[in-house]
Amino acid sequence: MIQLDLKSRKSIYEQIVDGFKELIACGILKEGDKLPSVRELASTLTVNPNTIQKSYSRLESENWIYTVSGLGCFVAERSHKPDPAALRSLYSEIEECIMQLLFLGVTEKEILSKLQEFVSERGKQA
Amino acid sequence: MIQLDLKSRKSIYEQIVDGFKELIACGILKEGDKLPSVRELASTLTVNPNTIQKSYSRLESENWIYTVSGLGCFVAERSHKPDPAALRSLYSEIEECIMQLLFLGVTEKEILSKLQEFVSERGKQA
Amino acid sequence: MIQLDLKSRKSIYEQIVDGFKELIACGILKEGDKLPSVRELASTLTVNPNTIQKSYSRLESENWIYTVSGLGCFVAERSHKPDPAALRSLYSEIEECIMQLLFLGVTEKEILSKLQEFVSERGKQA
Amino acid sequence: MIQLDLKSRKSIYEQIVDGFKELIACGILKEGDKLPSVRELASTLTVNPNTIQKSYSRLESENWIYTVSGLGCFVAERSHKPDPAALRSLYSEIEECIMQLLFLGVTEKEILSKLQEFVSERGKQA
DNA sequence: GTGGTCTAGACCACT
DNA sequence: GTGGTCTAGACCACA
Repeated sequence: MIQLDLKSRKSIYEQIVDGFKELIACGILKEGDKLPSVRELASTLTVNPNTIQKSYSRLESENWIYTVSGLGCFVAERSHKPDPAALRSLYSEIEECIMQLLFLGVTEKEILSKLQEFVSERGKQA
Repeated sequence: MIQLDLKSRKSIYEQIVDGFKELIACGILKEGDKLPSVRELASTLTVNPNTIQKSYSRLESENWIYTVSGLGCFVAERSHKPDPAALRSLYSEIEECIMQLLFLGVTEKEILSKLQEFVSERGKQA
Repeated sequence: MIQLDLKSRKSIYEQIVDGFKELIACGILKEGDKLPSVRELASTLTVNPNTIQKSYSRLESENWIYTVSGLGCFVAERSHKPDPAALRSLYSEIEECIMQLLFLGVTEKEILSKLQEFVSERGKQA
Repeated sequence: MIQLDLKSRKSIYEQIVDGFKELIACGILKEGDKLPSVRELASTLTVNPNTIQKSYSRLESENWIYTVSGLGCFVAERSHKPDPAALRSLYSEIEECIMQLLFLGVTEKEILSKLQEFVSERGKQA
C-alpha cells in the first residue's frame, strides 16, 4: 500500500504521511475507511510503531484522518473550507518547481501541457 | 538580496539555496555573475559563514553555480540537457501538490489558471 | 438523548459522562429520574456495554448518580456542600481558558458577554 | 518555571504544553523569547527529552512558538486572526465548567463575579 | 484488540 | 550546541 524509500531525503514518517495523503486524495482510501492499525502497519513496513504513530497523529492534526481511541484511525471527510495556509504552501511549492523546470530549459509550452494533463487526469478520479 | 525568515520551517541554508535559485531563474543573477563572498553574505545576513558555505556547496553540486578557487562563485550557464531524473522528480512533486489541491476542494479551473499565471510570469523573466 | 461524535478527540465513555452531566445540569434529567439501563443504552448507541458501565461508574464516583443494585441508576440530589477542591479545579480550568482567549486577541468585553450568556442560559434551565 | 504534577490525569507532555501556554499568555514569556532547550528542560524536569520534544512540536503546530533548527525554540508573535476552532473549543470548555459549577450549587452571581475578576485581572497584564 | 504516552539511548542535520 | 528522527520496549486507557 505504501512504499518506503530508505534512501530518500524525506524522513520515514513524512513518507508515510505523504503516502496516505496520496491514497486519500486519489480516492483509493475513501471517507470513513479504516487505516491499518499502528502495529500492523509497523510490522508490514518493518518500522517502529512509534514512527507510524507519529505519522498518524500528524495526519490527524492536519485533518486528513480522525482517531477513535480503541477502534482505530479513519479517513476524515473532505473539508470544504480548506486551510488557506495549506493552499498557499502547496501553491508556493508548485511555483518553485515550475521555476526550476524553466531554468532547466523546459519550455513554457511543455510545462503547461504536462500540468494540464495532471489536472484533468486527477480531476476525473475525484 | 536574499530574505531570511527564521520562522519558516525551512532551514536557513535551504532558504539561501532556494533564494539564489530564484534569483538565477528570474534572471536577476545572470550567467557568469559573481555571487557575494561567503564572508560578506554571512555578515549581511548575520548568519554563520559555515551556513553560507554549505548553501554554496549545495548550489554547486546541483550545477547552479561553479566555484573558481581564489576568485569566488559564479552563476553557471543554463543547461540545455536537463537531467531527466531531476525533471521526473520535479514533475512528480508538482503532481502530488495538484492532487492535494484537488482533494482540498480547489476546482480544476482555479488550479489551471493559477498555474498558467505562474508559468507565464516566470517565463517572461527568464 | 445522547449524541456521540466519533470524530471527537474525547473518548466515547467521556462523551457519555459529559452528556449525562449536561442532561442533569440542564434539568432534563431530574433528581430521582432513572437512567437507561446499561444494555439498553449500549444498544441505542451501538456501543459496547462495558463502555456504558464505565461511564455510569464514573458518574457515580463523582456523585452525579447513585446505583440501586437490581433496579438501575438514578440521578442524585444536587449537592449543596460542594467539594471545595472540585470548585477550585473548575475555576482554575476556566481561568486558564480565559487567559488563552485574551492572548488569542479576544477582547475582555467579548469574553464577558459570552460568559454572561452562558451563565444566564444555564441558570434558567436549572 | 514549569510545575509537573505526576499524579495529574493530564499527561506530562500536555502539562508542559499548557504550562508554556500559560507563561506566554501571561506575558512572562514574550514574543521572541527563547524557550529552554529540549535537553536542558528535560534534565530540569527529569523527564525524557522525547517528551519535551513532543510538547514543543505541539506548541509549534498550534503556532505558539516557532523553531529554528540548530538554534532553539522561540515564542511566536501573537496571532491576530485566531483559529476559530480553537476559540470554539475554549468557549465550550468554559461552558462545561460553568454548567458543573451551577450544578454543584454555586449561584449565578458568585460565578459571574469570579469570572469578571479573572478577566479584568488578566486583561491588565496583557 | 485499539491508540497514546513514556523512557532510554542512538544518530543525523543544522548553526 | 541546537532540534528532529528513529528504535526498542514498556505501560496505560479505551472498546
